[in-house]
Amino acid sequence: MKVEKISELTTNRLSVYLRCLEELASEGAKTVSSRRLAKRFHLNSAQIRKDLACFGEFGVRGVGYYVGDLRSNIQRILGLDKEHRVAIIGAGRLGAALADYYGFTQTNFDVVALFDSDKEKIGGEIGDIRIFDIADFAAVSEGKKIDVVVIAVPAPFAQGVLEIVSAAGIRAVMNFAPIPLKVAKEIKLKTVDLTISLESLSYFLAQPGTPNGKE
Amino acid sequence: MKVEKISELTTNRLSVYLRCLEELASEGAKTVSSRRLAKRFHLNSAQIRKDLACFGEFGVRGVGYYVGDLRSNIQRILGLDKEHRVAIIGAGRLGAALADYYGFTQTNFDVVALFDSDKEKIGGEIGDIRIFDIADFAAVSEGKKIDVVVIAVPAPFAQGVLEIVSAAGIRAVMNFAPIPLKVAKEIKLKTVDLTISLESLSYFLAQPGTPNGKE
DNA sequence: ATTCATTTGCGCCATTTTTCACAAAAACGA
DNA sequence: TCGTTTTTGTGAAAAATGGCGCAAATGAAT
Repeated sequence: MKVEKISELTTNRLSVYLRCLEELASEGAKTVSSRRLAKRFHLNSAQIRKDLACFGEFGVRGVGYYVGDLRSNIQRILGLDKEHRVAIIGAGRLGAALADYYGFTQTNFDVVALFDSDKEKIGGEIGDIRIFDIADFAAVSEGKKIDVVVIAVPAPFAQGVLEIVSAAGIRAVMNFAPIPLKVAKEIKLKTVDLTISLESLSYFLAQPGTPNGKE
Repeated sequence: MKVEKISELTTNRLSVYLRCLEELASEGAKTVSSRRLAKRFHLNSAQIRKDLACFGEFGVRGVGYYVGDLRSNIQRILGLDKEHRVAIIGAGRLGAALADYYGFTQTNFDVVALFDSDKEKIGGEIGDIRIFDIADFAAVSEGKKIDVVVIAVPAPFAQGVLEIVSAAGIRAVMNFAPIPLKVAKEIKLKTVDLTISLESLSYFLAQPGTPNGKE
């Protein structure tokens, strides 16, 4: 087991492994080998073993990994054994779509509040999630014990929102605004930039000779 | 100028450069150096020069890059000088949110059709975009000259949708279903997996000692 | 008990990506 | 014209990531 710093590529793959293990568990599988896991996606089995070895020796030689055991280990490593309380800033269509997005509702992420600056929206509800005034973020955040924030506001407002939430002590932020944000390094910012993804598709159409990158 | 194969990391950065150049152009800047561009994000200036050098010699030594010139070159490289016609499969909340997402409306991507399998929704409209029956995809796709498809359906249906659209000759697909899809290599598939991003935030909260990966 | 078939963990090498460092080119002032 | 400053383009070094191959551990079969 290595104690060096873990690459984000590794933790991203852990998420993928976890989903696969949940599927295997529901199929009733007791053990699984790295080779079989590797075939599910298009990965190398050594990669999987190396990723897992970063955190301990979970496997048994000659056998493979115990599905339930590995699953709960990865859950613990990823911090998914604890509930996360999510606030979404921006109660527009994107915010509304995210509020009942499968990924939030089916997992340990619980969307407990929406925020907006539009007086028309404040006080309303989407699904059964209340919309608060962004000006009250710090107080509501503390009361509702929010630990993850999703920014779903137009690009020009994103930096301001980020400053409000980081001032309130939030340390994990997912940003959908297609703009590079400046952030203190104690805060983990993950930007999902759909524009980049789209333009990458456009590049592929324009330059069909280029070999397909691995996803 | 190198003619080797271009990494996806490079093309992703081109998107970022392009946005920055558009901002600079609207500020009236005539030229920009790689060093100044690098400061805008947290990048190394050599990286920027090398990315650009993949496609030609756009800069002038001692001066930098001409903003307007570089901008139109990157647009052309990314295929953004031509309009793209997008179909969104899945007229749920996510599909609806994407239909009027800034990235689509403000750029050369035009959402021209939605598809669903729910008879209740088919025939309706979101914004002013018509919802068609997914069973008619091939015909509608040809008529409307669709070249990019966005999959916004629940995970269990995603593989089936992918097969329908690829059979209809679509070559660029963006997928929001959190599931690994199998696809022929002539097709460019870009999966945006929000679950992975969320879980990566959770990992950061659980393991605060880990240094912050660069976004 | 011994052999055989598996499969992990890991050292080591290959490939990819990033960064450094500097010669060559351009602009400008004296 | 010539030196000074700036900034590109790129070869080479460094860092990060991925993949190979094998010793060691395990379980099953004989």
